[in-house]
Amino acid sequence: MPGWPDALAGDVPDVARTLLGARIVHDSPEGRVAVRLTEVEAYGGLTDPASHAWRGRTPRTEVMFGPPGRLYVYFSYGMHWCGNVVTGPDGHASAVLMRAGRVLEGVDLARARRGPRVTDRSLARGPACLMQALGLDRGADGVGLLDGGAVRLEPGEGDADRVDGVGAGPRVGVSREPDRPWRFWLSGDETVSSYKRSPRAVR
DNA sequence: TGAACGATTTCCT
DNA sequence: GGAAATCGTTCAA
Repeated sequence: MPGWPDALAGDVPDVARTLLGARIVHDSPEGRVAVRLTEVEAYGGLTDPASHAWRGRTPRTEVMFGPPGRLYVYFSYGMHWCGNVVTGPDGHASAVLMRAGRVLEGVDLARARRGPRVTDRSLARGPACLMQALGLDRGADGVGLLDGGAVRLEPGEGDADRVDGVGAGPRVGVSREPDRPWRFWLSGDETVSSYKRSPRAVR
């Protein structure tokens, strides 16, 4: 049984499941926000048509081709930032999208960033919401998550009893191979986002 | 150099 | 359930 953080080097779907329950933490001058991951998606590099890295190495996807344990941040729909944990061996270009989580620390700060009318369960519900709650954007692209820095990924602990099981299904919003079941979530958790199929899905 | 396209969110009906 | 907001990335010419 591989230990943390060696678990990041395995096959992407396995790594994605492993990351459920882990904590993503950001210490900023404003304070700390810590989020427990409840929903993730695997993206498999060169063999996955839905992955940004599928068409090969570009300036944007450079980080994905590097060593595991770094953060890959991309800009979405002209207004949102989403974050992935780079996984797999160096050069493999696989990553796990952090889709949703529960805010464990810094609820007030997260709400200040997200808006006063956002409910607790929705603070980090959705990939762009999660990044906004953490206060992360393009400036965090490429940062190491395992070096004890301001942005860190930590193994989950002490809450295994709260897990009912892991659900799996198709990824949200992808148009290529829309049925590949590489989305994983903690069953029954209210912070998991709702599924939406891409209107342009082709198969 | 130009244009289509999103790994989305929010607000309206 | 549906549409608008908004711009970097990518591919075609």
